[in-house]
Amino acid sequence: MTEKSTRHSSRRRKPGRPPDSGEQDARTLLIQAAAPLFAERGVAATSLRAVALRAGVTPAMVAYYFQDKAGLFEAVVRTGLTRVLTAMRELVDSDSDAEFVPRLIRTYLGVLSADPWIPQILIREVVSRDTPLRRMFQEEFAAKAVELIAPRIQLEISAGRLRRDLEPRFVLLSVVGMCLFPFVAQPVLGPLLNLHLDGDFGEQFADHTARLLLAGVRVPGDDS
Amino acid sequence: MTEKSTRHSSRRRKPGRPPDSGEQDARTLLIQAAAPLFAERGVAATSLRAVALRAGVTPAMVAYYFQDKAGLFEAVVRTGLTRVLTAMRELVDSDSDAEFVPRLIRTYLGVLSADPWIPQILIREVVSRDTPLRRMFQEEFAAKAVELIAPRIQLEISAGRLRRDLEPRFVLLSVVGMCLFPFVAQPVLGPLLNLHLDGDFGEQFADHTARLLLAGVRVPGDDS
DNA sequence: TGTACATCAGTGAACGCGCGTTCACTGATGTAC
DNA sequence: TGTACATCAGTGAACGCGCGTTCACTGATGTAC
Repeated sequence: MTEKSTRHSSRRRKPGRPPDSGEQDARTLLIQAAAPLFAERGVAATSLRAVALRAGVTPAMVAYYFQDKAGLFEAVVRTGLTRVLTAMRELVDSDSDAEFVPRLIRTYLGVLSADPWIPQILIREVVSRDTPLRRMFQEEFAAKAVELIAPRIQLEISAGRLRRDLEPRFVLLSVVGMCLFPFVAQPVLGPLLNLHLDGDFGEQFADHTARLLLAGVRVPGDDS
Repeated sequence: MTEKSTRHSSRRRKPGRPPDSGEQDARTLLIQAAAPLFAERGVAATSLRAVALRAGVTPAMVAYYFQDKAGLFEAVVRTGLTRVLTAMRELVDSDSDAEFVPRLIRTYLGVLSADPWIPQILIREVVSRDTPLRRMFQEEFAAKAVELIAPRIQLEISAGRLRRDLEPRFVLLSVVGMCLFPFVAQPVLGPLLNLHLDGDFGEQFADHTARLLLAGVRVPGDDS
């Protein structure tokens, strides 16, 4: 999972096992090539020929390493989910004096900004559809994420820092929605609102989200 | 646009122009059939044969009425956007003593709950992709919606009911994300969180969203 | 140390299926005289 | 009022393209003797 340069090799390879150069193997190249294509166009609209071309490899390699298109897609999703989960683990393992909720949002948006295809694929192809990947997502990601984060949130509540009159399930929906939506809306709203996902958008938007979530939009003191 | 019963007619029709029964025409039937299919499976993964079968009509009718698949999709999107915009217009035209922000969210979530395919298609196929539909969405929907709503929000700000220290573009992203996400996440998070989009979910979630947006999650008085 | 060979990583041509689209045709309806 | 005919709403078979997938094959590498 050390993904650095996507080699767009157009020079023809000779048949047969290639000499063992220091380059990445076809498996990794295919995942790197597929991720942004799946995110941009959707899985159904992305051909394996397009993926293979971008990876500088033969379409037959998809069957070789992943069995079929669904296998490649699953590998892409696993790669993304692993990154998010790793970041979450590092967050709860580290200790800091800063408030937990802003740190959580900052971490979450940090990983997603680094690989925008993660939220894009999650929303468009995993979360919205009732596929076999759904179980995988629930059991191997959602469950573990809740397991990691929930105790810390409980701690905040016990400490009297978070309101008790909110439905936790709804809050979860709201927060995740707030965090994921900008990545999906980027192509339309980006030009309209002059947004750029790269650079320090992640940090700025994380700060905004944390503040909005904690204090809301209403002027303090007005309780009508 | 009076869409009531999707006739799943499997009985064979005779060739030639059919007798003018009171039934809906193929154009309307195709839009009604395509909308939920496009929302569930995505446009690329939905075949015109599947749409035509569900509409009880021949695939050739797509070319007849919409020229091609893209034309049918555009008609579906226009149908959805028109519904949302109509509701928005009715909202700003009506007058009420209730606070504006909760009414706005309630109206918005109301239309979307009635036709969940609207937010699903918008997120997965319009907003996330850089297609010709993007311009249509921006010019014929987003621009008009902002034109309708922005003055009312300004009014709230001038009245001192909304905070001034928030970036409006970010707030827009957050609110729209909060409202749309539940519809997209329903297939995964629904069973997990025991959510049902129909029934009074719309109202309950609208109330939650309005409260969260206005006051945030932090216990009032804590300004650390 | 040399050598035979199984394995591994990959090629590239081909196949068949299903897709979007086309096209010649049909029969009920509306209309002009 | 009857009739001829253009139009309108639709059929269903067919076409060709591009897709996912398969398959026979290849040559470098690692390993056992």
